Amino acid sequence: MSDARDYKATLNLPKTAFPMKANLAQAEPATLARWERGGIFAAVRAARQGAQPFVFHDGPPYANGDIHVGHMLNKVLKDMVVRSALLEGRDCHFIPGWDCHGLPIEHRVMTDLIAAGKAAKLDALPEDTRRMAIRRECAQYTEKVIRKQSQQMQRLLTLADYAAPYFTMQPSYEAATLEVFAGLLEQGLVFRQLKPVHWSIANRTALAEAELEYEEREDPSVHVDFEAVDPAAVGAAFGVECECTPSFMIWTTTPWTLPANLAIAVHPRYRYALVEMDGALTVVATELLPKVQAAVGASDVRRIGEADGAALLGLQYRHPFCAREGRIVGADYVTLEDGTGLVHTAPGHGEDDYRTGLRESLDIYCPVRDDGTYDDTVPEWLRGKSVWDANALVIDSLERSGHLVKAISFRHSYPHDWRSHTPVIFRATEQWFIGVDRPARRSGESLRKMAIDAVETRVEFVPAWGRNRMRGMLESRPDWCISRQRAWGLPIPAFKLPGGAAFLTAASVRAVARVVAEKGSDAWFTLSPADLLAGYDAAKDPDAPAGLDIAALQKMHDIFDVWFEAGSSWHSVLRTRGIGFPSALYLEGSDQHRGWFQLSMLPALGVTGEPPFSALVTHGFLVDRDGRKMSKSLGNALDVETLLKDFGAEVARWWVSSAPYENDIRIDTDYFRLAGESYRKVRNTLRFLLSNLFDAPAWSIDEAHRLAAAAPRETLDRWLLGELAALEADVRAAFRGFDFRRAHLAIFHFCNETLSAAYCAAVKDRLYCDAADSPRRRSTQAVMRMAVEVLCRLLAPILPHTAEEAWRALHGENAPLLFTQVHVGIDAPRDPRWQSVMDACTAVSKALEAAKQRGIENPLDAAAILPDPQGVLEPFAAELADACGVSRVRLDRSIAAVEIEDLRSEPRCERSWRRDGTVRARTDGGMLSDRDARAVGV
RNA sequence: GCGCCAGUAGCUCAGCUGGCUAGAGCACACCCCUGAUCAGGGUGAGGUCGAAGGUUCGAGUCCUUUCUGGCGCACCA
Repeated sequence: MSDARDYKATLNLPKTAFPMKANLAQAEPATLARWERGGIFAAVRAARQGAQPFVFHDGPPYANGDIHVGHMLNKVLKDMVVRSALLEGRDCHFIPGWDCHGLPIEHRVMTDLIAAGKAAKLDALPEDTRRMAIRRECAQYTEKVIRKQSQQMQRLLTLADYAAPYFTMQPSYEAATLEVFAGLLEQGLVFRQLKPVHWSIANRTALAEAELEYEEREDPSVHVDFEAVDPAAVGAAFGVECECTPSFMIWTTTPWTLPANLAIAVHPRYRYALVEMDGALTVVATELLPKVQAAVGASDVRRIGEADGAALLGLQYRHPFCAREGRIVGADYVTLEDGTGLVHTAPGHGEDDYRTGLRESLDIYCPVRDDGTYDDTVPEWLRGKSVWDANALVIDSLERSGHLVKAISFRHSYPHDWRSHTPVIFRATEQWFIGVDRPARRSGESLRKMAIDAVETRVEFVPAWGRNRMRGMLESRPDWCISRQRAWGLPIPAFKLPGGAAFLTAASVRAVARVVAEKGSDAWFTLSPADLLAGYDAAKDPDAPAGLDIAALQKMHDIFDVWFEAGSSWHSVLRTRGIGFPSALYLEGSDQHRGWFQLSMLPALGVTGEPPFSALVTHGFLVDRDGRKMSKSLGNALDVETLLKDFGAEVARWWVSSAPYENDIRIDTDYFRLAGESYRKVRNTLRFLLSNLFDAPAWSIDEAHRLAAAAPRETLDRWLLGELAALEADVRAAFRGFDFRRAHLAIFHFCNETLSAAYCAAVKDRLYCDAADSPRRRSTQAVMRMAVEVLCRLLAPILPHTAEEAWRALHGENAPLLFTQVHVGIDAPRDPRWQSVMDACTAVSKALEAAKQRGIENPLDAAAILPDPQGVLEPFAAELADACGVSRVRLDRSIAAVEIEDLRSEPRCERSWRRDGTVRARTDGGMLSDRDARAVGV
């Protein structure tokens, strides 16, 4: 009967099974298992049967190694797209894919084979058998990696058709890729041409960049004078008279490529000087003159004239030892770092030279055979000689003919074959290309033009600068070399005719595609040309060569660039599986502007005339906290598995959603700790809502909505409903615009400020102290119920596990899957008058802070007197004390600032701890306010 | 070297077409609550807006240069 009377038992205190601690590392796998048991993807799709499809296509990651944080970022962003589309009621059949072929896997497998001592045995096998053996190893390895990566991606709680993914090595996929190729052939966009590649003389094969090792090597470095054909023309270019024949001086470290010299490149914007150097008239870049003078040891140098590189274009020179003339061409890759500013150009022996050669219509001339010796087109004294022996011979010849200015020995790093450790050369070989400037038969437009048009008018870019970037890349991109000389890939189904020419037509490719669809691309290695072309009828093929004899054909051995396979996925997956075309968007790292985006667009435009996507969303790269790129060697790479173990996928996803993905993103375990904190805040807010619904009636969502909306406009409940509606609209719009960060911030702000700091704090008193079934308390519960319903859905794309956990806490273990639901769609206007109430609350907080000086430390020991000159607050009078957290509030039209009244001398309700002025002794002996007395029935 | 992007409080970021003392959140400090409690609330202190020029009545916001970092491309003849 004393003041120690315990009213706690009479309060409606919150109860919930939704735990405060998420324990994500353990709870997530359980959720995954439950999803798997319930066949979540099939269930969700069934719920969306007949709904408007949302076509979204996964770019295939390369099937090598474990997933890294970059995969995590990409896959989680995609998952937020998939899940938010589902919540909008769209049917999204998202198929995860993997890029399976290619050198890194072959390289990896070969390394293992060599380590296992099997390489020599392999080399002894016949060609097709050897390739098949390698391919079998590669396929096994790739399958293993895919299984592992698939698990890792699912562990990120991503939702996709993991039961039926696509692999670029699936027979159906391979066949569809060949169909795309056939389509391009039909459009006249495929051709075969010489192109320089890294060539291993020891292994007589082309090598890719990854197969090169750079080693130190000593090479001769020579300065050579090339005599001008027309001294007068040179003189004119420099505005002087030439008394003797001027030369153009070049510098090279590969004298053996000089027999293939067809041009000299200058930079049109650089200045070039005509100089008299130790008696000889020669041209070098003005800026390099001192360097050249030092390099060749010239003692007497006199400048005769000067001109722009542009003025030299078209001038001709005599090759020093081959019977032909070359000309000066322009090239912007010419630098003033070393050399003479005039670059020896051999289109058959260098990438740049090659491109210049194409532009200038030069021969892609390569007099070097696959064994590294010269053919018969070179001067007699070089024929049959190895290029390495040729260096000395060439220098000797130049010396004797007086063209050599200076020869020295030069140490530099030079590419070597990673297997034989012998130096490689650049050598032009025949390759297959997709031409970007050839007219497509359909429209007469080139791929380049179609692509630039598409980028400019038909594709949305997020962020917008991607458009410029991609346009720039398209404007300058060369023809696409699609052939590779490897084993692990999709064969280019070309045959060699007896005369040596290639046989490859749309119809022949389709015939092979039918075989591949059934037997996979291994068929190319195991079947004869006749079997491969069993379904081919030359009589019906307008492109068939005359007198084709299938029995005389030989298979060729190039495989496709893996980008061609990945770049065909819009057909191999979207069209072949009936998902829809084009995709609403592709979402990848910004490096894919040159990669998958561009290399998907070119085949799609070629075959269909349409770009394969309507929008491109790109994200930046993850860098460490100092902005440096992640790399194993720097030791700053974060490990996905460790992150998941320490923080859980949900915290990782919460962090991803907060990242400004359009730029590079700094990542660090500290940021995950931070994300964990804010995740906890959201979780606890949800928990508070759920825990106060423990005794709420089992309203349907519509009933709860009606009840909440029925409260007077001046109640906190209506305020919250308006905020909730605004949040829902804002977050949904953010998801639609792929602005996950905005969604994240809006949700967090709502949980942290609107709910936790404002609403929950304000309504605690009525929830706990009002009679359990009082209309005021039920109204609040109805609003809270709506808040949980809405928040579960808004959070679901970001935090699928937590959202569903809350959803199940609300609806029970047998609740339908959250992802079969759609957004609630609350329609409640925001009442601008609330702003004044919120401002008043802030003012009260500040005034209370000051009142602590007077000893008023607990807000419930205070009354607030609020200035209300316009009477704006008047209608809200009944809610102000709760909103401000004080015992009571009085309005005064005549004061200018908030005043705090000390209530410590007034009696305090033993149940609600408030001093609201109605507190007095009751029949049970306790000191209670009117409301509390009624609630306990005394 | 070329193209694109970014550089705002200790950290992560807002600041639209230039205009009131540059805003959040987290972290930090101090305080309240102890009936959301391995929770909750309040108040506060933090910034030469990468640097240097320039345009303008006025620039974080426009222009130029420069530094740092990222992506892509090229180069190593």
